[in-house]
Amino acid sequence: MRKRSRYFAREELKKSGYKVTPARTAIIDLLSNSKKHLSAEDIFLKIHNISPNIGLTTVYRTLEVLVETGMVCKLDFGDRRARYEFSQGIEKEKHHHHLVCTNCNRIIDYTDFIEDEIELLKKTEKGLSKKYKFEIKNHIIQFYGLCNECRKKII
Amino acid sequence: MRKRSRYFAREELKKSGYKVTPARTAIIDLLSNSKKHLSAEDIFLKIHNISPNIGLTTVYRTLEVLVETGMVCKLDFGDRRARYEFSQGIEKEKHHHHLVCTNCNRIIDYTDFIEDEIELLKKTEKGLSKKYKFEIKNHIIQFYGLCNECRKKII
DNA sequence: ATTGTAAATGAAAATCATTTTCAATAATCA
DNA sequence: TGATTATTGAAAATGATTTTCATTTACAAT
Repeated sequence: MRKRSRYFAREELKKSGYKVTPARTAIIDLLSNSKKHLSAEDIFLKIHNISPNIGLTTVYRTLEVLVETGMVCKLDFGDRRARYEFSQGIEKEKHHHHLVCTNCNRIIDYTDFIEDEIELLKKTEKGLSKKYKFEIKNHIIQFYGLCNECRKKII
Repeated sequence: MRKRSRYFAREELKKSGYKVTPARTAIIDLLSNSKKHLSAEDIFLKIHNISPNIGLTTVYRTLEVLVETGMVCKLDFGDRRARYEFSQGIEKEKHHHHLVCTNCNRIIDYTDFIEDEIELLKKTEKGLSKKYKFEIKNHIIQFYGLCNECRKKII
């Protein structure tokens, strides 16, 4: 499983003219095994335990490359720190959207209602591409509000 | 028209226990007359022409307050600089979503397909609130990709 | 109107995620 | 096995946003 995504990633990098390096492999491995939305620093720290010679700068640069090839999604939850996760469809990742608590910054992934959402999105995407001659590559749907705990606390 | 939104804003501020100050009034006036998604600095500069004594810090603080009361939406288009716009429904603002060009950062507002989107969103929101006991206050839908010009340029 | 008090403000400094610079190193291809 | 070019790490720079702190102001109570 890990090997498969690693192989996939190698090919994907080469296809885009990038070199396959230890840093890139390590970050791909980490992300492909992680369920969460990790920040660049999260990734740096985890990698650091295994390969202390990979710097934070390289993590940023690698993430940029991975986003560019479409292997990784860059997410923004409103705190000013980007999060990264493996794109849907690379493994058997389920497509999901996010609920973001504006108080505690907790993120809930949901897959409920996704089918309807996807269907609508496809339709919308098609219409928009045509009307605005826009080549749509990605979308974001996020709901912001208060999670159960924070709702109680704040009252 | 301007007076109406100013009056509305006064009440809204008081209701939340905030004081009505010149800086707040000025920023509300500006945003309520502006169609665009302005950054804090954009707002600061425009206001500065009229009231040179209002500082950038105050602009940031005021925007925070306005977002908190729900009068203003804070938007994130992926460059690392927040944009602000008057919330739908305060005036006769049309609800819209955004197309973001990842190359030139151009933003296109679209209202097409909005009815269907809104309907689906309402349904989804209801379902999610119930399942996750989440109090949803806001949502974001954005499509990322290449605008017509950039599509041609990059090839 | 006047005043007391907490909230709001401006300027300057601090923060902190992300980028840039630059010299050194490593991945690929002939 | 080199040659060539991309990649890298460390340190410095950047730049939007926040914090600090002393001063001013809005407004409720007098």
